[in-house]
Amino acid sequence: MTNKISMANNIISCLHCKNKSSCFEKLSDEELQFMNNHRVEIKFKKGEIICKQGSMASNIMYLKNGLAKLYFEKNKQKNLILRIISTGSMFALPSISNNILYYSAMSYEDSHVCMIDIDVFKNVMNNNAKFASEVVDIINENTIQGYERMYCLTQNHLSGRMANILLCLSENIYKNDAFELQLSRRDIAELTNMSVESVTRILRGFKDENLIELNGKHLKIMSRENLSKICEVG
Amino acid sequence: MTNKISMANNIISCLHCKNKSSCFEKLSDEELQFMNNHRVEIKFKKGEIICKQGSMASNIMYLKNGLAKLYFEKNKQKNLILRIISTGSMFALPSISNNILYYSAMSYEDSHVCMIDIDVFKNVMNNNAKFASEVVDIINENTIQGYERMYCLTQNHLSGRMANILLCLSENIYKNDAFELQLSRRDIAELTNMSVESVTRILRGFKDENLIELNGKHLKIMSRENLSKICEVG
DNA sequence: CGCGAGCTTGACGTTGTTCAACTAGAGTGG
DNA sequence: CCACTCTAGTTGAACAACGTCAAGCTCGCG
Repeated sequence: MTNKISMANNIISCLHCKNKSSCFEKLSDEELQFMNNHRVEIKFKKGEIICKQGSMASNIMYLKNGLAKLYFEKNKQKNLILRIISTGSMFALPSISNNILYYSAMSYEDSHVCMIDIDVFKNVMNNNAKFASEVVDIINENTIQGYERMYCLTQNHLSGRMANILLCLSENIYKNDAFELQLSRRDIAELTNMSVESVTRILRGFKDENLIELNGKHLKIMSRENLSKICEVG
Repeated sequence: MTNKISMANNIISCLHCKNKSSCFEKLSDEELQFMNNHRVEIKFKKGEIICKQGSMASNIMYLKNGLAKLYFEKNKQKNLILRIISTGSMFALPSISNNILYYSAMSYEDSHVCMIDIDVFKNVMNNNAKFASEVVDIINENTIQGYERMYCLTQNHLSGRMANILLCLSENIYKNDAFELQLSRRDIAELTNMSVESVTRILRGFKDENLIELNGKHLKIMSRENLSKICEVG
């Protein structure tokens, strides 16, 4: 079975994994082992599709490391990025309540994903209230993040949205003022819901005003305060 | 205590209430009684604020009947409506994981709201896995609704957003092709994230094309198909 | 050396907001 | 019962914000 092939990579059991999601702290050793027995770990290369909207929801996912986008596809129009996830994020959680996967995921860089059998996950959740409560917390956090994103995309102008994304990348993803921006202009356009040309123009504007330094892929936030201000004003 | 004053209205205990949220079906009689003992039921008149963003989160809310909006306030800019809720909706669920209320709520029409002590709610959730799992389901449904809304607001043009809202009102809220539109032009503008003037123009356009009938507050969907098409195309 | 993808730039068109003027009904007070 | 005001709604014209299009640039790679 695929299970066997993939299990070859699973040197570390969930029991001893240091990187597991906080909710798993609430599980007994038996429950953890049970999860571990119904879990595979898969490596995705940059740009590969991790899961596809509309397919049967058979796993709960965990990004053990890497960077990826969760996005919503509809018609032939452009996609909407719902969330970017980095190391340590659970995703596909709506699948718990829905047989069909609600969004697609694609890796921005090489990533390792743990996939846990959804029935096993549900089973544990239905028998361990503390675990289920932790799951509620995780979903709630995602909900709030989603609302923030909705606010930003609908109420802010181009520069506000760009400032928001740059700060978000710096604070939540790369955790540094300076970072190598892996994302293409197209990726940023998708994230900020603007055209590629506008991305260029806005970034150039930020550069001209010394809000950022930008050389090739290397980006450095020069004035966090001013960017925040732009973000607030719109 | 306020409790006593409000309890005067609570003729029906949760135990015998026919309108309670589905998640409460998973509770034992004792748990239901426990909830009931820490619950108040409050009537809000049209336009009254039910809860205010930023205040301490002391209750989980349930809209026993009525219509209300959940909205996000920020700066002095216009608000963003996160969700409209009608009879039978739980809200303020992110409060489970957050001490501060994340959004405000205001009634569109006279409404009855059950407020359950948040510590009691959490307590039950931490001890009844089936209940907690139901809560997960409810939150997940809200998440998906939120993503749909985000997609609509960010990817669709004015007419697409208006068509979407009209269909949503007809299908999910009033459950009828024809209905008395309680919402003002300003309310609709907020819902569709457009200016009041644009609301007028788009509605007039729909009327001219015989997609809807509109006399004062009375609105009737004439061509569900064409509205859906507008909604799809954008 | 030449090709192509990703990026940049400027000109132009579209979409939607803003502003100001106007209309229609719904109280309100004399 | 009649002005008076106030708010909600409508309409048109000017304007701003962005996207689209077309052209040119750059850099890595065969």
